[in-house]
This record gives sequence, structure tokens and C-alpha cells, in this order.
Amino acid sequence: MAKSRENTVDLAYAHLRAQLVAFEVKPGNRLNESEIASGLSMSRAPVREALNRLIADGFVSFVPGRGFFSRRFSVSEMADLYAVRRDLELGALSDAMAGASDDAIAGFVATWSEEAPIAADLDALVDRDEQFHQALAALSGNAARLHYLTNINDRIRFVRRINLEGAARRQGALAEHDALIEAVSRRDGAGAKAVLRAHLDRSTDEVRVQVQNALAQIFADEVA
Amino acid sequence: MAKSRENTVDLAYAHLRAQLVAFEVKPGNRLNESEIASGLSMSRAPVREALNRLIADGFVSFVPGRGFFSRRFSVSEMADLYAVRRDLELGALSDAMAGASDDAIAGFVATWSEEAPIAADLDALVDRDEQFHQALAALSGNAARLHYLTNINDRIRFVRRINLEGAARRQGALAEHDALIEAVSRRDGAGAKAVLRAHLDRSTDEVRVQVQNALAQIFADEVA
DNA sequence: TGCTTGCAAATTGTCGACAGAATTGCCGAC
DNA sequence: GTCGGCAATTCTGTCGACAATTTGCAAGCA
Repeated sequence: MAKSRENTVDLAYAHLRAQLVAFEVKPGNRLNESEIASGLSMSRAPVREALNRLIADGFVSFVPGRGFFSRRFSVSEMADLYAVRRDLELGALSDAMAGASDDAIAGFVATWSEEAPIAADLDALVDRDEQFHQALAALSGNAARLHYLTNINDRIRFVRRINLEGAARRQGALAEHDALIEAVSRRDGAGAKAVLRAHLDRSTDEVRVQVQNALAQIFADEVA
Repeated sequence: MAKSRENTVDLAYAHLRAQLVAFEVKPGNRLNESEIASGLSMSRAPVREALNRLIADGFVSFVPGRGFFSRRFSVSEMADLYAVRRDLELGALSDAMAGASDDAIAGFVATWSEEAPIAADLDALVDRDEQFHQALAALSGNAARLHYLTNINDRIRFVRRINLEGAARRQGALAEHDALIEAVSRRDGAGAKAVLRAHLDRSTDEVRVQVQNALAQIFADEVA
């Protein structure tokens, strides 16, 4: 995941991506190529290239003749992404229970059974939650699915963050993880699936509210 | 889907994409920017832009300092994509059965119940099969899932093509579609899911062999 | 006052050029 | 005959410039 080269495009890509995931650029805003280029002391070519790659990630949209825009998103779009995530994670779990080696499962269980470190900050918690789900999906050994899942996680991360903000929810999520690990360790496919489905459905139900909160937070300093 | 503008980038994009899906450029081959540019009577800038967008579609890969390559693919990668497709279609079917309006379902059933036209050529058949699955997925009203599914279909199309080449399989696939439509029309979620799962699992099982055939076909005129 | 039209500024679309890295082919040494 | 290193060549990475398009503003007209 680490950027190997220090070429100009990667710099622009990393810069823009960081701004976009943190919503330093508000959704719907136009991204001025020249402005970004001069801000990073480079020409427009690498900026354009970085922006093109960000289209793939779903972070920017492009309108011919008008340029690139920080991608707008809606409540329903986020709900849709959550549904897709559910599809992929459940599929991954099925395949993992059916096909993963005992060693792989044992490794997963060992890694994630240990006591969760006291989450210093919210970002660390979100990161841990995300990595748990990624690791679970990785058990199936399906690289393509993991790729799509990673992309989705990138796009819904801010909602997950809001989602995990409540302490009550936080406790719940962790407990659900433990139940899931337990079922996986017994290689109980049906049981694990039931737990995961419940876990994900709960999140999905909350998405609509969470996105509203997120939007409010993002546009908090907006001039009316 | 139609290209609205006739700008240079879209031209390059369409040209390259057509070549890539038809495997006129062999997997693993390097795509020479200058060559493509002069071939299309344009400069390298729009070509580069088009290539960048093709990364998103999974048709080309990019190695810093070395350029763009027609994407290599492996048997396991195609199998992975089939698994993801299965996840998404099953999820879509679940959501559709649970949430789609009666009108939407009736519309779907009406459109696809009618007698299948005699498939003039194989491409038309592949197209029809693909559109059927897309329409089914669209029933859930999840745009994000449809997007990912479309992307996957683009990448596995040539395998599906091979897959549908045998007349026996062709008959089978059509019959399975009918059974699926029937279950959907009764809004029998469990039944529809069972049929679809069987339908997709059958395809998945055949993928490994089909990909070998496809690769052989693609590289048939290779100089040994 | 409100709408249309035309001009000007800003921004994207495309180009050709140059610098630097990577590849290829050649030549000599072992 | 084969291996290793050097050099020519090819190709990418990035740049600045100009052309084409769009947008915003302002003046003019109903």
C-alpha cells in the first residue's frame, strides 16, 4: 500500500486523496487543475493524471468541458455501498468457511482473538474495525473481491467513523466481532454467517441517519 | 452509454477499449503511447488520459517508469471475478425480492418471458445473457452494485462468450433463465435464489476450463 | 424590472518539446 | 561460446504554450 516511488503523480494523487477522504474539499466542489498544480509546484499534466485515477476510486467525477468535481454522494448511495459490502463480506465468509486452510483460519483467529488495545483515538478504532473485516474477507483468498471491498471501504470510511463514535455502538461492535471469531474458529459457516449478517444489517440500518450526521458535520462551516 | 461528445479522449478510449475487449492486443503486451497517438492522429496526452481511465475498468495495468500494459489475467483471477459476480447477483436478488415494487418485477418478467429471438450470432447471445443478468440486478435499485457488476461483466465477457459457445450449454442456460423468471414472478425469494445460485455455480465450475480455452484461442496465432 | 445578447475572463483540451530513465543491441573479455 | 558492461536508442515523465470552450458579468432592450 505504501507509495513506492516519489514521482510527481503519486504526490498529487496522495495529496488529493487525503484531502478528499477528509472532506477538506466539499462534495460537489470543482477541483481547479491549475490551482492544484501551482499549489503543489507542478504542471497540470500529473494533476490531471492523478485526478483520472481518482475517478476509478469513486472520489471524483468528471464532466467533459467543465472539469473534475469532488464527488457528491447521497444517503441512498451510501446505503447502496453498504449493501454491496454486505454481499461481498457474506460471500467471502462462505468461501472462506468452505475453502480456507485450517492454518489460515487458525492464524486469523489467533490474530484477532487477543484483547483489543485500548483505542487511543477514534481513527485507530475505525482502522482496527476495517482491518478486521478486511482480514476476514482475505480468508477466502479472492483478490478481486478484496480489491472491490477495499474500494468500498475507502468510500464509506467516514460513515463508519461516525458509526463508531457512540460508545454503546463501539461495545456492541466489538462483542459482535468476538462472536464472529468464535464461530469462525469452530468453522461453523452457518453460525458465522448469521452473526455477520446481523452485524452488517445493524450497520446498514443506521447508515441513513449516520450519513445525515456526516453531511451536517462536513458542511458545518458552510455559509448559508 | 452512448458517447455524447466527440472529443479526442473518448475516441482514444473507445478505440483502445474495443481492441482490448477483443484481445486484438494480447494480454501482457505493452501499449506504446506514441504509437497509439500517431495511429489516431493525436498527441500522447489524450491517449494517456484514456489509458488511465482504462485502469479503472481493469483492462490495462500500469508500471511506473515502464508504461501501460494490456492486462494479464489468470485462471484464478477469472474464477475470483465469477465468485464476486455470484455474491453481487445473489445479494441483488435478495434485495429485489424484499424491496422491489410489484410493477418493477412485473415489468422484468414481461420483458424477459417472451420467446428468445433466434440468436443470429454468438455475440448477440452473449449480449442478451448479460442484459438479462443486468436487468435482474437492476431490480434491486442499487446503482453502486450495478456499477461494480457492469465492470465485472466487462472483464469476464470473453469467458462468458466461450462459455456459451456449446449448444448444449446454451439450451441449459436459457432453461435456467426461464426457471428463474418463473420464481421471480411468484416473488419466491428462496426459490429464485436457489435457481440463481445453481446457475452461477455451474458457470463458476466451468470457468477454469473455459479460461484455458480462451487463452488458447487468444494466443492461437502466436509464434512459438 | 426582467430577459436577452454579447463580451471578457477563466478554465479545460490538446499539442509539441525536452529531460531522464529504462531497454536493447553491440562489443570486448574471459 | 558465453557473460558482462557500455552505448545508442527508445520510451515515459513532465512541462509550458496555445486553442477552444464555458461561465459570469454587464449592457441594452422590451
